[in-house]
Amino acid sequence: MITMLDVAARAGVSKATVSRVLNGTGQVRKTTRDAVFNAMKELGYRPNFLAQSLANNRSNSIGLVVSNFDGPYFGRLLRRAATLIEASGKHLIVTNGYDTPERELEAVRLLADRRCDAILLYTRFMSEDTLMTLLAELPLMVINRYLPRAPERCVYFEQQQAAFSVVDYLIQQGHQQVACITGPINTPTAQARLAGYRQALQQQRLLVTDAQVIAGDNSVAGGYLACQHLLSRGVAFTALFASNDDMAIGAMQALRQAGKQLPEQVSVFGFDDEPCAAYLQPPLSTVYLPIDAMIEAAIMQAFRLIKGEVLPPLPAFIGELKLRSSVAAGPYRDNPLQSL
Amino acid sequence: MITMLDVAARAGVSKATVSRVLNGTGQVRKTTRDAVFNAMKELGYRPNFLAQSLANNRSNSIGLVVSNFDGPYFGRLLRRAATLIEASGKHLIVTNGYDTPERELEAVRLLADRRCDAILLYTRFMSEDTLMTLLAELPLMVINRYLPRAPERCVYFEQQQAAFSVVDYLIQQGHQQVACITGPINTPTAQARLAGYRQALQQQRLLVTDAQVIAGDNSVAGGYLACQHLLSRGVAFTALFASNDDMAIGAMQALRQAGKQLPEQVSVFGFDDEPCAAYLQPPLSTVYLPIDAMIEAAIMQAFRLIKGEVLPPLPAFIGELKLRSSVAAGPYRDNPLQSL
DNA sequence: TTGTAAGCGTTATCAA
DNA sequence: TTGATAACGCTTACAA
Repeated sequence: MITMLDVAARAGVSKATVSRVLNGTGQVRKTTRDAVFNAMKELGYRPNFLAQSLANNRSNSIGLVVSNFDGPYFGRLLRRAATLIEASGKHLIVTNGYDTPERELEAVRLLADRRCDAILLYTRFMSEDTLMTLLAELPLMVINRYLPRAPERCVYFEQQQAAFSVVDYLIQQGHQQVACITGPINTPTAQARLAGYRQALQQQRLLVTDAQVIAGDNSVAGGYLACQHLLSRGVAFTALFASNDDMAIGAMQALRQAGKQLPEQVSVFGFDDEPCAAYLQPPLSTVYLPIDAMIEAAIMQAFRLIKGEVLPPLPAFIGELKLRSSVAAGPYRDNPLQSL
Repeated sequence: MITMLDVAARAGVSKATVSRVLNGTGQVRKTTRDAVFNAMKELGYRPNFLAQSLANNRSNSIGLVVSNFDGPYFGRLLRRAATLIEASGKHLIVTNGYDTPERELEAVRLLADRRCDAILLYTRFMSEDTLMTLLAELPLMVINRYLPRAPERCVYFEQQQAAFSVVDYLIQQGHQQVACITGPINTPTAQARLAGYRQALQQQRLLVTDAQVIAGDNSVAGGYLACQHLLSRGVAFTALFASNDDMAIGAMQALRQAGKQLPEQVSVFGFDDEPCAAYLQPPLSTVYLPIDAMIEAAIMQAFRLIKGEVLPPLPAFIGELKLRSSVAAGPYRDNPLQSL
């Protein structure tokens, strides 16, 4: 391995000078700088990243923890994060938090151990207390969670609000019997979406029975099975709100197989606006989440954190309803309850 | 920061002993070992990962380069890789190769600089020569490419063979006019799938006109547009082979909008077996690729590479046709050309 | 403008 | 069984 010492010898200077040239620090005469660059090139020198990081106690990289590389939109999130971070001259390294609070914590430690300049943590399961502790000791931004005690350190979507809007819209369209397939109920996202569903119905004094709600696992197959269960329970519904598009896709197939006309007999609403949603038959109404904007805000805030700047408050990120033909007018179309 | 020296002082030993305890190397009297462990716990000591890696010249982690976090199956690939690697006691770190050969190379260097024990490289654009050079100097496994000069260092799917099987199957079902929407034609995957399509038609002496083939971009929207173009060209086809499921989904919508009955008037075949494929209307015939098996083989081979073991030849990974009702019998159903 | 030398926090060799 | 001490390859005062 070619070290700085080799370069120094070749260029006839000391290590210190090579270091200065490498980092552009201090004053170096042009001729010696050229000599050093030449020596580097001739020897094919590559700085030892670990030694640099050890000496600096920084690694010029941003760490990102994701939840088991699944979830509806982590692809978009990773792509966007990578581009933004690379453009800033830093490197992105990604690691897995799997699906338990312990392993999420391990993942954060892994990145902290590598002296990431900042860490972006998409967390599902970590407790608020643990998060607050981490925030106090690490340059960390939390994604997908709202921490009332540290609002400037987290970005998240107004999931409940969006789900509320969905169901309220269905009610306006004349639906009063709205079923719901939730995501895994131990995740904050699924809970918030379910809460929005409940809120909308309760606000109109419509009954929410347990039979109308069933838990899915966010997968297409899970949505299919959940919908079959729902149907076999014999609960009547003219509209179905699925907590994500994948489950909506599975549910639509189950409905078709049960002989339901879509959307005439059952309207369906999804969540996440997956790329295929608009191309399904019928095109699926859903909620678009501004992932790019959210992750961008998180990264910008992380950079401020690194620089020690004061942290401005973050905007709220709200979903946008994409209305497509999977929703038809319901039986109360001529006399719908009005939005409050 | 608590260092080894602090622990040593607290336990009344030297840092050499602390290091021995930490790594389980050498002989340490049980009482002193306990004392050291206690000191570590009391001080909340965490070893400095960078210092360890620098001293060891290894980092106990496996690096993975992916292509811009997209492509049909990188989610499954990442999830599986993470699980396997974590189970082996190592850590996975992921980085982005974006979509150019230069940046793929940079990504590899990034991981090599961090002294990853091994690197898994999913590459689309790097030249074979560059790959061979890298293989010679790094503990690297190549994913998604076949290198005749280093077959034991790469895992890949028999994409052409699978595409051939698809189109041959369509012919057996009585189709003779088969159109094709390809992926981005500069990627090896799209090329191989297109080659399989051509091969099947040519083997039956069926005409492959340029008009039957159109390039897509692997997206749903791209498949939709490509199919519209295909239709506007006025080429007749009774079956459509899309190079991936996403494009097939878009194409199906374009076909429906053009008034085609699916599958009666046009049969559609996709590729990748996305989770939703079986739940579309009509359920989409497609090709399942054993991603888990492939990445597992790559990782096992990487571990052998690390240990310096001899590398056994790797099995071929072949796709499996998932026949669903998006394919109907074609006009030559009573007298199809037979499979060769 | 450049060089010397002391860190950074480990590991590992060699004596004791 | 332990402890000094020299690496590992870099950065950065401090001197020159």
